[in-house]
Amino acid sequence: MATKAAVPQVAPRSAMEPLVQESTPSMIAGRVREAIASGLIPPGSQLGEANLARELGVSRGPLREGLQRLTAEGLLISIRNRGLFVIEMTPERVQDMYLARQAVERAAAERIHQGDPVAAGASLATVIDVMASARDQHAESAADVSFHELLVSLAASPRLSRMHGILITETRMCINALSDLYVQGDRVRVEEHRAIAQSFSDRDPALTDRLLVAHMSDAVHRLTGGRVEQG
Amino acid sequence: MATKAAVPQVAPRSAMEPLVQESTPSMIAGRVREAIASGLIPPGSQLGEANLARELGVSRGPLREGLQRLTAEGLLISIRNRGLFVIEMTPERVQDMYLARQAVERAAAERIHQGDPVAAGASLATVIDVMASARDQHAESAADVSFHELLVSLAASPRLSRMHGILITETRMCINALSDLYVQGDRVRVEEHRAIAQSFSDRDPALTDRLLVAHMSDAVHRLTGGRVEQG
DNA sequence: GCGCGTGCGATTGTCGACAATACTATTAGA
DNA sequence: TCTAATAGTATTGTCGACAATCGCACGCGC
Repeated sequence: MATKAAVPQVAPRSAMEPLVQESTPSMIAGRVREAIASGLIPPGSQLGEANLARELGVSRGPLREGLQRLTAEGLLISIRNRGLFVIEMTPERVQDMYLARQAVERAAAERIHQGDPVAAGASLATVIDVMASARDQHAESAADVSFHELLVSLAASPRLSRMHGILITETRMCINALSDLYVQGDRVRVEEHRAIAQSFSDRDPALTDRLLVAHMSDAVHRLTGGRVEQG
Repeated sequence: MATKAAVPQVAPRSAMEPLVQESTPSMIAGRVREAIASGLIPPGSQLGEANLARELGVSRGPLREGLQRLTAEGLLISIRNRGLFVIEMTPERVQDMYLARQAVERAAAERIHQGDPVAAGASLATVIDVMASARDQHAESAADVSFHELLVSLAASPRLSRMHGILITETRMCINALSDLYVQGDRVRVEEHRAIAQSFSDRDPALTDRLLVAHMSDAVHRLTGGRVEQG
């Protein structure tokens, strides 16, 4: 009978797709990473294993595995028989972090220019619109982060994306911890990003590079209050 | 008796200093990482937890924690309920790896030029002498790796060094796996490195940058056999 | 002969308990 | 009163065992 053929044998694609359950340590790492990035767990604080395990509803085994991952990312430091601590953001660390971000994002930008910079510029412009319409500083910072994440992802390089993700986590933590210093009174930040996006649309690699360097330099000076001179 | 006073109460400084024992998962990660980099554990192979734990004389708990660290580095991939596998080096991966290495090393080189490039050039020249006097290909590759590790460490950037260390591990693994393709008949490789070191001594940042890009491009073409065109 | 369901073996995932270490508060002595 | 040794407590480090899941081979039915 033809009636049976009318009954779908499988559920719609959208309902079946996301059944790829990631490992528990990975989920734990994601949760704790987010808690650190958002400032819920402040820098310098110790992570008690028993507390966290109870809070997340898992045993200490998987928890420790997830935390080891964050240690490998440099987000936590391990002191033997003492425990794990969230790193603190000194001016030197901020400077180094932005040096690394600059390395990654400049490489990503160069690669984008080798591909389809016009399409990339259009994508980035969308994020900038979100940034421009942000009502509070929190939303603006979120859009800022999104811009740079999209920038690197457009380079389609797994390694650059992975390295950048780690750095972005540190950046977010830093912004939350030093939010007083990150105040950007007017809309200068939006215009800086718009210029970067435009340089992609204009197919001007050298300009993109210069703008990125200046943008990073600005951020460092803003966050460190100019207390660190280059070594 | 005065003889007792002659006995030193404390050991010499050099013997007491390095008592900072690193955590067990960290040591495990180092061992396994080295085994993978040296080719002792070939790409694509599965890491049986029970075997490894017995081999290293530890329990599965710390072992799994150490392996999570390597997973975070991207050296292992985890498939739930299946186990951990060493990544395989496809041409795309090699290309991406060198893209990331290029990003890190170019940034390190730029930073060196902002500091003391002449001293850096001298340090690098020392490594090149070792490379030039290498008898077999293995020693030459080791010196090659040392050159690039020193290059990045001279930038004195913790994050660049950490990211580069991960990439160098992959590079070593790749060279061991594809050693047939990495044959460098004559002494071209030595001269390439010598030119890079010289560009530091000559305080020529632009030349360093160009040489590094060319050097990386050469390596990619050598390892992939020119099978991958840029995307 | 071919496809499918089922049982088996092996490996991973998780948990609780024990041991070791470091920090803290208390108390005795100078 | 201050120093120093000590007992106590809390936390981390490690281990062994149990449960869950997956791949594979055997056997049955069509």
